[in-house]
Amino acid sequence: MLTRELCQRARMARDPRFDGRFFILVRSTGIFCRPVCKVRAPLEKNVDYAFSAIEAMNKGYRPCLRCRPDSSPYSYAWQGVKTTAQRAAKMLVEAPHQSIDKISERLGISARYLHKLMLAHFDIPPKKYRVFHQVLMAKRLLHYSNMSVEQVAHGVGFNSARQLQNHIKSVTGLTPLQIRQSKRVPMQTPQQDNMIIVHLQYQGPYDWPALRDFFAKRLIQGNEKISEHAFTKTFSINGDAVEVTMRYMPKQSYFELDYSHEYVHHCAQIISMASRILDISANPSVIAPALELCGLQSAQIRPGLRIPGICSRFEAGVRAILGQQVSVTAAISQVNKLHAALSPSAHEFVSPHTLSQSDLACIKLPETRKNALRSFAKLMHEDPNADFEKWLAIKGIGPWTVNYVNLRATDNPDVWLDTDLVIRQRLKALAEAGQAIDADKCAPWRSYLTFSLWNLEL
DNA sequence: GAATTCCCCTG
DNA sequence: CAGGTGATATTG
Repeated sequence: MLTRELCQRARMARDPRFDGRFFILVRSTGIFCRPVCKVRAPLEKNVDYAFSAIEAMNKGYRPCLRCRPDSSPYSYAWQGVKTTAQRAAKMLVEAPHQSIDKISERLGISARYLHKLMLAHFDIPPKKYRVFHQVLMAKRLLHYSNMSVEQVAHGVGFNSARQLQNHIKSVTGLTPLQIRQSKRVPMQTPQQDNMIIVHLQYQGPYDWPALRDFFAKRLIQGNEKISEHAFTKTFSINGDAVEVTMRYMPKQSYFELDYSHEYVHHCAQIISMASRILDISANPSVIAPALELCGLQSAQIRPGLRIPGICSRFEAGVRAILGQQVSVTAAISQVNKLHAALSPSAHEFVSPHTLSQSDLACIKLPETRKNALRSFAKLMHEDPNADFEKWLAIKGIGPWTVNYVNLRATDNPDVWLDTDLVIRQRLKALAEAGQAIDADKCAPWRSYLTFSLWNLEL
């Protein structure tokens, strides 16, 4: 229960835990704010409290332009400047071939401000931040891939092997070859058939059978292949169709990735996409205790549980929309029909543009949902990185769909699908059996709680 | 670092 | 409502 006193203290402290739970109505100005708003705190005698933005607006207040209490909790606007800096950092790492000017343009801010933001939040200018990551990635590739030094240099976004030499030497004091010689895991496989091989190490245990079966049940024929120890998928990266195989190597505790050498320049993207699909960076030794803390019994926790990822938000959105209100089997059969009819090459997943133009005669679906699918594809075509607020503006895309995509296609480990029907049933059944679950206690790992509950057999 | 924008207070 | 203050985000 949020009492007035609690609200007052929360807003004075700008406590982020209360963000979204109530709003501050400032009577003297007719403006309403979030508890975290950075503006000078109004006097208590001038404020009222409301518990939703709708309520506030209905009372005649207009949203503050600083904290944007009207925007949805998913949007960048809601999350403020900190996420701009985080997005910038992410883009600098993931698009190493793109100029820094271009990055600031994509963020909608000036190059100068980007520089300032990076200094403020990471204490390092963008250029330096990027080079640092390029060196780390290069080091990793030297250790864990069979790429030549030349390939590594171009792969991480340097224009020449010489550049790699300079930067790597200034950071580590070693030359690329010295780094390669000190590699911990010997690479038995030399480059053959022009395939690049990269090892992705994970921290065990790893429940590969669960992941494999999950993917097998939702396979897109042609785009994906599954075998006992491997998952193969064709990624769409900047117009290229890159077939990547991820092979489970339990003895060595890594996945072995392979893909054609002609896509060296995509290696950062490929590694990041595969890492997401495999949820490679999950740390079970931290997650399992968190799950126990919130009330799960150890028998209900699968050791090595991972979130089966989807490497593109577009694909995740398509799967989610076609999955609304139908069974998994029905949903995937629709996805497959769509893929068979509209895929450009049988391997590559449909492009947003093609989908937005299609009459969708290939699938049986209510007209309203077809419209939703097309509008969504149009949005992804025009603005691939559109934030979730824009998704929600589409008729037919609601909080469930967005949350589901957030769970499977972003690296947010804290997506709690408390509105999901199955989750509610599970919670109810557990409660009746005398087992209470306090989801907040396993933050920031609530994605794993969501999956654990889905997996529960009752 | 100045200028601008924004919000809140007081009279 | 006007005028004044303090603070933040952003630009050039």
